[in-house]
Parts: sequence; C-alpha cells; structure tokens
Amino acid sequence: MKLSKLFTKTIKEAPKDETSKNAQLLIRAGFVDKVMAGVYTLLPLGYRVYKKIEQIIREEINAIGGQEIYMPTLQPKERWLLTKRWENMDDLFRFTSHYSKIEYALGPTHEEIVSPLVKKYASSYKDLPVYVYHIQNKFRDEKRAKSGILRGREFMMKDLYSFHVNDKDLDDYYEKAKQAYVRIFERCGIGSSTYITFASGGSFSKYSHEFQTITKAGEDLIYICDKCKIAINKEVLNDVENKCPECGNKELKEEKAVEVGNIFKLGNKYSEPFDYYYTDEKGEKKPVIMGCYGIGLQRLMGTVVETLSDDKGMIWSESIAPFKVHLLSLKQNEQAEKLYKNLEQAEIEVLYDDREEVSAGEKFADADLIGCPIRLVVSEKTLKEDSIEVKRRDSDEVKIIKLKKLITELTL
RNA sequence: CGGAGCGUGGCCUAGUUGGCUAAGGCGCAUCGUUUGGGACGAUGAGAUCCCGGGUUCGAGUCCCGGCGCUCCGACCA
Repeated sequence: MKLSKLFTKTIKEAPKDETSKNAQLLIRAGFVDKVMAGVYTLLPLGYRVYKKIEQIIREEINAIGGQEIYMPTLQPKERWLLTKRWENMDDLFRFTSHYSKIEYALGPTHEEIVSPLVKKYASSYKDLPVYVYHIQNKFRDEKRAKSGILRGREFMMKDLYSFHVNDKDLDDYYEKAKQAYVRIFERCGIGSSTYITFASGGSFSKYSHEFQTITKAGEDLIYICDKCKIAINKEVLNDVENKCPECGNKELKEEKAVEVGNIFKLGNKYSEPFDYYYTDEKGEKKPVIMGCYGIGLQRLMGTVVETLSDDKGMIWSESIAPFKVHLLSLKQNEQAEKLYKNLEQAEIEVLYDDREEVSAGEKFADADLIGCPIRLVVSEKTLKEDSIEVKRRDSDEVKIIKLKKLITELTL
C-alpha cells in the first residue's frame, strides 16, 4: 500500500472530545473515525488490524471444532419475550417499524437465534455436541458508552455457543475454550498482561471466567494471585473469602483491568425457554446444556493499543499490525519503489511512504504513530552503501544492512 | 440514570465586564525556497460561533429550554 494513495491521513492533534488513549491514537493515525458516542467506522488501516484479529480468533475457534455461521442482527420480539429479556434486558435496542408497527430487537447477543436454530438439527444424543459461532455486529444500548472503542453501542463480537448432552461434556469443552482464549490473547500480543479471572457465574455455575487485561483504562477491579497467574473479579472477591480459589493465597494484588473475553456456562437457561430437549440412548427426553463464549473485537483492538503504545504512537505486534513493514523514502523514490515491489513480491506486507512533498520528520512521526513493527528508511545516505536502515518500532536500535540481505533478514 | 465540564471553518485554540468586517495555529489550494525527526515565505479558499426561543439599538458573549460530546458514579446476560 502506498501512503500517497491512502485516503486517510494522520492528524497532529486528537479531537478534544476523546480523552482515552486508544481513541486518541487510533483517530490521529487514521485507524478509526467516530460517528457518535460509542459508534466508530473502521478505516483502511484499522480495518486491516481488525481483520487480522478476526482471523486469529477464527483459526483458534475452528481448532476447537467451532463451525462458523452468520446470524442476523434484526430479530423478532417474540424470541426475546420467551426468554423474558424483552422486558428485563436494559441494554436491548428495541424499535418499531414505522409502517407495520411490528416490534424488533437489534441483537446484543444471539442465544435467542442460535438455540432454536440448533434445535432444528440436533434432537438426538447422536447429534450432540454442537459448536457454532459467528463474528457479527452487536448492538447494545449502553447507558454510557465510554473509553473510545472499549465500550461501544455497536461493535463486532465473536460469540460461540456450545450444546451438550450433560454437564461433564460442557465442562470438558469449557476447558478447551479457555485454552483457545489463552492462545488468542497470546497471539494478539497481550498474553502477558491478560489473566483468567473468576467472575460471577449466574444461576447455573458458581463462577464464569473472564479474560482481564491489566490497563489503567480498564473499568473492572481484579485481584491477582501471582502464584497461579489467575485473578478474581471484585464482584466475587467476598465469595472466595478474599483468597485465591486455586491455592488459597491471600496475597492478592489489586489492578484495574478490561474484560477482553468471557466464557460462561449457561446450563439450560436458553434451551428450556425454546423447549429444546434431546432424546438420549434410552429414548428419554433430557435438557440440552449450553455454554457461551464471547470476545469483543473492537474492545480487544483498543486494549492492545492501551497496552502496547508509547508517547509517539502505537506499537503493533507483527501478528495484528496493519503492515509488517513501513518503508520510508527520503527523496529516493526510484530506489524505494523497486524495493517496495520486491517486498510485495516476497509477500511481505508493506506500507510505503512515497509522498514527495512531505518532510522527513513528518514521515518519521507518522511511522511512529502508525506503529508497524519494522521501519525501513531509504535515503541517499543508505544508498551510497547499497544499504538500508532497519529499525524496530519497539526498540531504539538502528541497523544498517545491505539491500541484498534485506528480504532474507525480514523473512527470518 | 444522577453529578461535573465542554460545544467557535475539517482539527486544536483565542475572543465571554454585550459593541466595528469573528482572530491565530494545524490542515487544504497556488507559487517559490527547503528535505534524516511534524521546514519557511507569499497569496488564497473555507464559519448556520451546537439548535430554538428571549432580553437589547446591538448577542459568539447575558437569560430560558433543548441537543451533542467527554469525564466521575450507578448499571453492565
């Protein structure tokens, strides 16, 4: 991608109606654009990051047997009446068609769609378990959208639903999902600051598990056990008598954190309202046991920015960076162009700053702000040596290497 | 939903004891000079001063009502 062709551009000063770090950096760098409180457009650079995160999640959920589908946002009121959420769920968007007067919900989650769906196909113990998920647009009428893209009213979410013949089968899959989540956050670059956290479990199980990433931008308080590398959400701290439920450790460290993922045992809470039972080996009718597993994509992206950034801008890990390489030409477009083509041929993702009327300083500042992992500079100075300057965004070390060796160096 | 703050060209700000043609910076356009850390000069375009009502000879500025945005709190299957 050539920077001269990118329709967005960076801005020096963040709009004053954004104070969170994630929104300021993402807006300044041209990754997102705000439409209204809690609603953002993903721009080319931001959408590339989004898609990479999406793909990581897809791969990990597929690896535990998830089958990807796509369910609608527009949902009939009747389904929500059955689960009593039409009247009880505060952040459910409800609206009435102007001409038919029919009422609808905009889906904040999809138990009401997925339970009747799976019921149609899986009525025997032979058909179970079933694992289905989608990555889809959610609407939540948040009383207070906040913290940039961390808590929006419209956002993409990966929601996985599992259907089981009994608790044991759910428990086994729940553990698999937990490990898949660990891998997802690891691959997104926030593994070391993300903790499996005990949270309230609703009526079916004692606890659910949240994945909480430590950051000052977080709105939750968690208590970390350094021995077990797990944490306890403030809401259940009293239930566990202020100690680690795994090892009994009472030396817990309080931190602010943001919930990037959540896994939850639902039991028959959403199968029962839809009269979803299966027939077991003996021909007896048994309740279908469910689990659900969610990750908010924009929130995850925003959390990465909060966690991995400095005063100059964002610092993306290679796994989700918009581009692996940011190539700057300092008045050497002829040579840089060749290099750009070579890199693309080698299937290295490269953002090429080919802008001619832009000063060196501005190009450096933009590269730091956008935060691609590797910065390459082509200048008269480097070309004299048949070389190129290589600098990683997360390091101050500047290396000069021969042009011939560049591709090898980058594909290591 | 309670509390606080803010609302002036695309972005950041000044202007608020009411008073002339709403000022500056960034960005944008044209020209020239620059080019390794957000260059400089000149010229130019671009504004329902959030909206509605009111007070006044006169309102960006004062009053009333609304809307929007941010932050704190409450809430968050």
